[in-house]
Amino acid sequence: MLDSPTRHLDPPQDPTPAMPPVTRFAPSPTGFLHIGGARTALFNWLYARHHGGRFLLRIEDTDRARSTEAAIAAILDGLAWLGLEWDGEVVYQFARAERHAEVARRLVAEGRAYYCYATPAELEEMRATARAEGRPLRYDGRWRDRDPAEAPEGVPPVVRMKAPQEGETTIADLVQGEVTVANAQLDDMVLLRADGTPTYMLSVVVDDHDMDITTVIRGDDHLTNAFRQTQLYRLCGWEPPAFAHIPLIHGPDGAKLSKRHGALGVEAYREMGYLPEALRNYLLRLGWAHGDDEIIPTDKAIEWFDLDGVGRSPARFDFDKLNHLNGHYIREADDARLAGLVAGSFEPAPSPAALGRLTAGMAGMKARAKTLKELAELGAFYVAERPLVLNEKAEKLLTAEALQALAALRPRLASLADWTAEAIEAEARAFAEAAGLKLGAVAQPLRAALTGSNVSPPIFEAAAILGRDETLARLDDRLAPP
RNA sequence: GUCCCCAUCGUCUAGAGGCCCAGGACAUCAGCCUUUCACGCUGAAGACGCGGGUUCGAUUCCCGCUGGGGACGCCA
Repeated sequence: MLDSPTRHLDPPQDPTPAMPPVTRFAPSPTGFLHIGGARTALFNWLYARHHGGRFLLRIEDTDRARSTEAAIAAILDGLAWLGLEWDGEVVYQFARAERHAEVARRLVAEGRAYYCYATPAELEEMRATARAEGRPLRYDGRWRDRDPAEAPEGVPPVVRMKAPQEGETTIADLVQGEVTVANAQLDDMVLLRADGTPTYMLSVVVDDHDMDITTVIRGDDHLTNAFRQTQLYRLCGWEPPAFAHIPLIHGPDGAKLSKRHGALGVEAYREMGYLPEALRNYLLRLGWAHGDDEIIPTDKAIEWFDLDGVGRSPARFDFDKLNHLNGHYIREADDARLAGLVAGSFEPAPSPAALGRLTAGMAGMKARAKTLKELAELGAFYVAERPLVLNEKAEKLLTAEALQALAALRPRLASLADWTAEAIEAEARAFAEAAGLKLGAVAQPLRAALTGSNVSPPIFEAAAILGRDETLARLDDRLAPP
């Protein structure tokens, strides 16, 4: 199976592991949960659920200056909304800083790490000359073997790991295959900052080890980090986890979607009126496929998901497809649930009666909306108080002839025996035929009068749901304007 | 600059040497359905980046080129 090294490799661990996998999602709380992070979380969650393992959540808040409570809340809310529940307690990385520092100190004691007194200015100069000479931009290891006695006075040192300087480091990535880099490309990364706090590189390794993470599924942008981390695992005497670096999501312009480049938080998608199940389905299909299947509900996703289905090329985010999927899931969603979701967008909140009309009308509205926002606009006439404000197109529909027709139709509706969509339609058809009109010549004006718009759910159904009194009153508003 | 990754319709993808003059989905266009708009259905147009190999045979394997992306922090 390993005869084709560029193809996906078998997992380093047993394909049917006795030990179920442990994955984690490890966002840094420096902003909202953006769409790329959401997909990473989804893949980790699906992988764990598929294999009967555990999915853990760790907040990487070691950057004290940029981490915020609000961001933590946004991440937790976003995951909850998406339905990606994690197992166990949330781990806060900063709380484990002492443990991380202890590992670094142990490494120094063992001679596997060292104190480095190079100043930021020196490092900047190193990078500048390296760039000028066409060499990799890396720390030159000037304190690696230097006698600590030479340490300058009053300069607080950082701790750097002693990375191997020769040979190469290879990771067997579950998505990318086997990837190798020359150790000369890498440098002695900082483990502990001058103030004694651990860096991300140290913290992830220690935490992933301590949390027994078996499979690290994360964005492609971490691929090069994996080499350094692998070296650190070895220095610590630990076995690295399996890695799976999934391709990033790009914006329409093909560049990495980031917080400052077009990426939106999941709450933005919620506000735009997307259903979590639709977003999940969409995100899943970005970079992962199961034959020709497009509509993949979550239970199927759990059943089918595995890392061998993940592609290696980045995907662009496409709202058109998301909209289509969202429309599909709206059509499938429960009417009362939809009415409840849509109710929130009305100000003031709809009355119980209005909510009832929304729910009753949902069947006719569902197929006409791609988002909950559109659904709300479509259903606004069920909630609106008389007299309705007509839009321009509706206004135009109500010509003198049209009003004449409505005036003639009114008494027939008033005396209708059954107030059902079928009965109303039959009456309208009979009336149109008798008056020598096309059905549209009656239905469109009626639509304008009852909904205030030229576009709506089936108008006879709408009239039925509105009720006879409301229907006649809305008609009268047009027939006899005050 | 150095290293790494990627490369099938506009977009998301199927495809693991012959089943492919390349399949599905979104978007587009045309038609049907129809009280509007949708939904749905039918159909159309639309892609293997280029050049070398390997092979009886390459979208599929190898190399180069080109193009795109990512990483090179005492951020995560």
